[in-house]
Amino acid sequence: MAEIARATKSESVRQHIVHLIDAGLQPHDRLPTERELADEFAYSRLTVRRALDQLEHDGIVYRVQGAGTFVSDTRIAKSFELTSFSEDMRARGMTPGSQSAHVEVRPAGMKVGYALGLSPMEPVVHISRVRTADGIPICSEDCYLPERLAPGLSEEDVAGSLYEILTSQYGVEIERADQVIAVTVLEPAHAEQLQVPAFSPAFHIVRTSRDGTGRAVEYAESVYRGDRYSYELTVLRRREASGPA
Amino acid sequence: MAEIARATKSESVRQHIVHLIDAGLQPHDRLPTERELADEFAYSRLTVRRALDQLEHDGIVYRVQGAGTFVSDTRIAKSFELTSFSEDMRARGMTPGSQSAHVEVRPAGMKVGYALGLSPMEPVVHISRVRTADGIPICSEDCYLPERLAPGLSEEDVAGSLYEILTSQYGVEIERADQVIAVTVLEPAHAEQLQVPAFSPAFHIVRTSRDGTGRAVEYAESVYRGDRYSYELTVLRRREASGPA
DNA sequence: AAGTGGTCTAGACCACCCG
DNA sequence: GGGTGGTCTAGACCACTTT
Repeated sequence: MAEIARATKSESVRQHIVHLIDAGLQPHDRLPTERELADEFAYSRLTVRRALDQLEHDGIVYRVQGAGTFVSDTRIAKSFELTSFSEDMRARGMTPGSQSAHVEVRPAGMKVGYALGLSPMEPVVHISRVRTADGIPICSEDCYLPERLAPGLSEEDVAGSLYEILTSQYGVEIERADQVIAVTVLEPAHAEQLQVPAFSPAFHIVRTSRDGTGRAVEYAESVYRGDRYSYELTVLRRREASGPA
Repeated sequence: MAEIARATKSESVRQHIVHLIDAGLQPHDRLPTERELADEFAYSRLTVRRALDQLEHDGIVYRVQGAGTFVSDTRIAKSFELTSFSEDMRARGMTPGSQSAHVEVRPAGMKVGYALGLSPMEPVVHISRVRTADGIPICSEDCYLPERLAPGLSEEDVAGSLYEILTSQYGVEIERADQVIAVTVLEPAHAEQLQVPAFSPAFHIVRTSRDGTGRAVEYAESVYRGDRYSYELTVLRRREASGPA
C-alpha cells in the first residue's frame, strides 16, 4: 500500500491516477481529460501531462489524439528493468542467499580490463559465488569490479546483494546493464556446484553494468541452471527515429 | 546518414546534439547548456529539455544538477527494444528467410485463447515456420494471431517479416511484447528441422505481443538453436517510485 | 463545432555544484 | 555568488476525433 513519497506534483498526479485505475476502472475506460485533472489539482496542464507520459511509457494507459486517455488492456505489466539476483528471487517469493563466496584482488587481464575500460594491469576485485534461492543453488557467478570503486570489499559483504552494498557502502549507483544471454551445457565442475547432472542445459549470461555516466562498474559472467530459471522481460517496439548511420 | 525527418522542434534539437557528439566530443565532455541551446535555436528551454530528456533516456548523455549535461561513456549503445526476427538478422548483417511456412485457421484452444484474451472457440491463424539467416535454419516458430485481425493471411505473406505485413496490410502496430526465455534441449523433430544433433541446447521463447492499447495481438512459441543465436539486451535500473502494493 | 491530446512559449523559482 | 539543471505556470495554437 505504501507509495514512495516524492516531492513533485506530477508524481502525486501519477499516483492519483494509479489509484483511480485500481479503484475499478476497466481496460479501455476513459480517464478524465488532461484539463479536468489540471483543474482538479489546480496544477498546470503540463504537470498533468508529465504524469501521463510516465504512465504511458509504463504501459498503464494509452492516448488517442482527439479522443482521450484510456486504461491499457494489460493483464501483466512486467518490466524491462535491471534487477539484482536478490531482488529477482524475492520478487519470485524465494529467499536469496550465497554459498562458497570467494573474494580476491588481482589484475584485470585482457578480457575483464576491456569490458571495464581498464588497463589489463589495473587491480579488480573478483567475486565468485554460488547464488541460491531457498537454499537451492541457482547460478554460479564470477563478478569483477574495479578495485578503486570498492576497496576493502570482504567475503561477508557479498553474502547478499552486491548492488545494495555498492550503493550503501560505496555510493555507486548502477543505472543500466548490457547483457548477452546464450545457452550452454554445464561443464562437470559447474554441474557439481549447482547439483545437477553434467551437461544439463543452462543459461550463460555475460553482463556489463554501468552507472549514470555510462562508466562500466561491473563485469559478470554467470551460469544459471536451466531447470530452475527462466528470463522474463517486456520489450518495447522502437518509435520511428534514429541516430545517424 | 539519413535521419528520419520529424516535424517537431525538439527532434531537430536532438539530432543537432547527436551530430555535435559525432563531430568529435569525447565521453564526459560537457555539452552546451540548455539555455545556450535554447538561444541558439531561438526555441524555449522546455523544447531543448525534451530533446535532452530523450538522449538521457537512451543513455547518450547524462546530466548533473548544478554542473551541466555531459556525453555518456558508452562504447556500445544497444537497445532493450523489440525487433522482429527479420530486423534482428538484418542488424547482424545476415539475410533473413523462411522455410516450410504453413498457415492454417483453427480454433484458439485453451492455451492460445488465454494468451490472446479470446474464447477457446474463436478462430486464430496459426503460422508455423522455420526462420533462416543466410539460408541457415535458426529457429522454429509457431505463431498465432486472432483471425479477425489478419483475415486472409496467406503462406506467401509470411515468407518475410510478419510485423511488416501486420502494419502495412492490416494496420496493426505492435508496441510491446512480454517474453519468457527458457533453455531446453531440442527434441528430435525440432533438431531435424534446425539441422543440428538431437538434444542440442536451445532457447525456448514464449512471446505475447501487444498493440498500443495493451491488447494481445500475437502469441508465439519459438525454439532457437543455441549454437547460432544469443540474446542481447540493455536493461535499465528502476528509478525509485512504484505503484501500489 | 466542440473537445481532445500534441507541441510550444516566455517567463519563474528552486536545489545544487563550483570557483 | 553565479551558473547549472529540475520543476512549474498560464497561457497559445495545432491536428485530430467525435457528435
